[in-house]
Amino acid sequence: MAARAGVTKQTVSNVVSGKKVRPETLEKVNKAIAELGYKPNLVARSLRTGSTSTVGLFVPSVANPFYSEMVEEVENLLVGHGYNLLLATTRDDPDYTRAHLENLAARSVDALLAAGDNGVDQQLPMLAAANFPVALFAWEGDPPTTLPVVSIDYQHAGFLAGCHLRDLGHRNVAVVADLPAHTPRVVGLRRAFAADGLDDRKVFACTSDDAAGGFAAACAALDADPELTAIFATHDILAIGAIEAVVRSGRRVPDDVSVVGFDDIAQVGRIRPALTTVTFPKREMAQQAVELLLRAVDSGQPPTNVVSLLRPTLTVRDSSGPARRDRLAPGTA
Amino acid sequence: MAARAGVTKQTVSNVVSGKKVRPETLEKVNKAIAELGYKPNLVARSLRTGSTSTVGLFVPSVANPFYSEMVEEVENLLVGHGYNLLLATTRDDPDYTRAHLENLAARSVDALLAAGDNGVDQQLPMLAAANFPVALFAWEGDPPTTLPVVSIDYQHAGFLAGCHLRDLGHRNVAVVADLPAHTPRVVGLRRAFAADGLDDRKVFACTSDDAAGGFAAACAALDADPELTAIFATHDILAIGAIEAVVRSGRRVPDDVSVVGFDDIAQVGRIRPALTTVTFPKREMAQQAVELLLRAVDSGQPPTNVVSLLRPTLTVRDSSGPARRDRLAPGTA
DNA sequence: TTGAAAGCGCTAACAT
DNA sequence: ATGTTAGCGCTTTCAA
Repeated sequence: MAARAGVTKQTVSNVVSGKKVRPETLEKVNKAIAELGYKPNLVARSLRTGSTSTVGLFVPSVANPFYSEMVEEVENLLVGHGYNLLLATTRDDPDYTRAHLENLAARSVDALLAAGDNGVDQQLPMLAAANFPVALFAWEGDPPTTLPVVSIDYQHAGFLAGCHLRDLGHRNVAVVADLPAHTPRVVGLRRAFAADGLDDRKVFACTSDDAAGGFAAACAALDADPELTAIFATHDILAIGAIEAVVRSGRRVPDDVSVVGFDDIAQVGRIRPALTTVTFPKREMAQQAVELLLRAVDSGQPPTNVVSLLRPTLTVRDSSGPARRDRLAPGTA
Repeated sequence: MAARAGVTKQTVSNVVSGKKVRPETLEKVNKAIAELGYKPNLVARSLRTGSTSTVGLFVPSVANPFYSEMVEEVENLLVGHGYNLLLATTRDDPDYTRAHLENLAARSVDALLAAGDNGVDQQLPMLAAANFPVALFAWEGDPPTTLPVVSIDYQHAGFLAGCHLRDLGHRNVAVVADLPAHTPRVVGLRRAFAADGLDDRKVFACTSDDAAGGFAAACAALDADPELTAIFATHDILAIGAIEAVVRSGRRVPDDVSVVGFDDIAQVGRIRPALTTVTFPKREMAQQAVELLLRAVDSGQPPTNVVSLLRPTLTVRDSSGPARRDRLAPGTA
């Protein structure tokens, strides 16, 4: 290749990376490049420079729409910045997480974005010790001080949902939750009901983190207290299962029982009843995280150590309504 | 590192890659590895061997549940075989596709799985010329002869949906379709109605490939012919929009209008009404494709040039029912 | 501005 | 079974 243009490979390298080259040399080299269809070998470049223009992304699972929407955003941003996406699913498992992490390190990725607490939480020391920038993403538990976090104010989100239900007159609310993962959402909800109190026995943990799990937990909730007027599900998929449980029990949503979800994944606004849910600024979150990371990559400095908690908003649709008057708490009517 | 164990780096290499080594040497080296926390540099290995243990996957978008479920399957399989996943979204755009392809080639990925016709179809020659195995995945158009294809018999799938509706007595069916992409599904449906014919004017193209698009197209269909008794949507998301359109128009599903979808994405079995749809063997498809590719990688041979069309099945739920008797075609009652 | 030399960390091939 | 040599294709450094 170099010989073809009558120059050294160094000059070719200069041309490819846009360094100062005499116009006539430039032309000569570009001609040879075109003729030979020369493509620089990025692996060799990576070996030499130690950087790969590749960013790793950990998610618990891509099948979960919340995460797949995140993957979409992150991929688009990375491509826009000239980076590649190496995707790995942690399956909420510390061992998978660890294996992926070692792999990424050995491959010299430029940065890593890790979403979801489970599995990742056990590898925090190793993540913090990585020799490339790492940020936590959609982190729900107590944020570690060692790593930057870009996430959502989950507790506030739960609070929003709670206020909504309380304002509608609901006093007998059950929670269908993926626990312990979603504890902050439940705490927030509980805060909204502080004065009236929310019975611990009204919190139903799901045995599986899907619609079937939400269905089962909601059935249990309805069995335990046929008088309840609202169900808060800690994410939309569980809410879909909960709605099914309510309807199957012969009750109506929202006339008899209101259901509120969490995430605002695509399509839940179009099913019947359209789901009332807490909406996250997903795009902004992805943007902040990616920029935090790439700024660190570009500067060669460790990433700014922040905890950035984006504020969610409530999206009221058709699945929530006023509590049944015959079940209002005394003095509220 | 090598010095620490008192051997050459070659011996270390042999230990790491599990070659024949004398037990005592093995122990010595392993001790040094543990002490120094030595990790082989995979980039250097890749430069030397020309292979990266990385497989590229192209999908139009990860936000679409059909593709994200595929990504999940493929990732799991690849990890199981010791490979990494480099994910790229084509956005149905030939330019993105091309850019990603050149990038992957420069990075020496070991193989590429390309899903979705749009954008990819324009880069077929370049894909076929790649110096690593490439397979087409979830390919709906006419399969090219130059590349192996692992896909679904989309036309048969449409046929299944059509037979179902015809058997239920439906004669006045509208189609809500993402065209031209989903033409084979429509052709299959039409074949089921061959005798009775399916009017071209009953096919409504969606202007956007989401629930809003399905909603709009279904509204148009209902306006054009208030007497229709069934709508076939070429995928589930469109079907969700179509159901909304039917319900908003004051009709009931399935009593007045049946709706049948396509894909069986997660959750459509749990919404109300639970969607009747055509189910794909996604896992099998992912398995076949990944194995086809990895077999080629392992053997160093080009992949077997097959067209493997998996057979879908019909999943009947609540969104389809008998045609209204007052709208049955004459002689069918 | 361009050339020459060195080396990133690994493995293939051959010699011992 | 282990050591030696060479080189993958690039970029960094220094010399011309």
